[in-house]
Amino acid sequence: MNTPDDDWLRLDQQICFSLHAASRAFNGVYRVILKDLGLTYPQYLVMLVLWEQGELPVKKLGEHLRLDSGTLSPLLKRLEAAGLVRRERSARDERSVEVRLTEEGTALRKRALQVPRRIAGATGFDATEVRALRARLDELTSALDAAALSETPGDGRM
Amino acid sequence: MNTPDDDWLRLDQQICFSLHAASRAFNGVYRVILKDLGLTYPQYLVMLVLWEQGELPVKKLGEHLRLDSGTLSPLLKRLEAAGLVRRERSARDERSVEVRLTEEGTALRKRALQVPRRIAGATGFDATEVRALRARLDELTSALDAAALSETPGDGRM
DNA sequence: CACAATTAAGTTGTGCGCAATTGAATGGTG
DNA sequence: CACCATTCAATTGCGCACAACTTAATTGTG
Repeated sequence: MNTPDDDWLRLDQQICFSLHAASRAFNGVYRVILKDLGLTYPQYLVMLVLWEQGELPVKKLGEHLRLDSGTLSPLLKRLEAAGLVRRERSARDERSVEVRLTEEGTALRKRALQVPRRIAGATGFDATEVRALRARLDELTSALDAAALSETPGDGRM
Repeated sequence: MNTPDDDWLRLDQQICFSLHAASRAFNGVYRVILKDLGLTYPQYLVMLVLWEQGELPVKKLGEHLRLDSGTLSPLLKRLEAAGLVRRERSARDERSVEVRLTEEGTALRKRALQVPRRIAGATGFDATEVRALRARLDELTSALDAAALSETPGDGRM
């Protein structure tokens, strides 16, 4: 006998809590820091993509962020209401909606430049450690995504 | 010049995404696996605490999970509706509500014993790696929590 | 004992995340 | 060309997270 079920349950409990807590702690720090910019954490993620990529359709945005329209549509509406973003249906393909920054949205980037340093400061990790953690997390995500498919109950991907 | 603002922003973008994605990927796998038990991920966390601790007041539960009554009250109501839990006001202190497992809630633990192994399988990590990751995450959470206090805008904890 | 401060749950409102559905536009096929 | 499948965005419904507020019980202090 090694690692009986009960121990696994206890370990799972620990990793569950740790992950959940870390995720929320991170979210909390971002929330505090982003309040200055009037952004939520997911809105910040969207803005990061837009600052990087410029204009792009909701679909592409969703692929970058792994979010679907159910999450993005209302979020983008709020960013539009805040005057940071405009949405307009593509002329070439009327199904698609192009998202692009307004002047104001573009300008916000300057103020956002201070965010990463404050976050890094909050973690107490340096750039190398951040990179290492990121690698570890990406590894985890790939494994989990791959597993999610095979775990899907009645669905071996038909 | 070392690591200018723009690079930090790009790095932050990466760690942001990684963390957010990992958290959601984990959540997704748990969702699939827990569907068999009729539990959501946060509900599973609550049940883990109850299986471990037995009966305890909402307050204590919140401390274990770092959740407040705004989250727990409706969640516990749903667990009660599902017949897994009972809530009754403490006789000694009428402000407090004791949460305890029903027969059914206790019995569910047996079926939950398979969950951790399936999760572990999905991550592809072994017990040692899980422990290491957990340690890393806890480290991060402490740092973030500590930082959150000093980062709180107008509030140096008065 | 009376009364203010504190504490515990619950409630309300906002935003995210995801599943499922809807509606409109596009693309492929006979 | 007509029809069906696919694709994209939006919407609906549910649950979680958190802030702010409410209500009720308890504690502490004069």
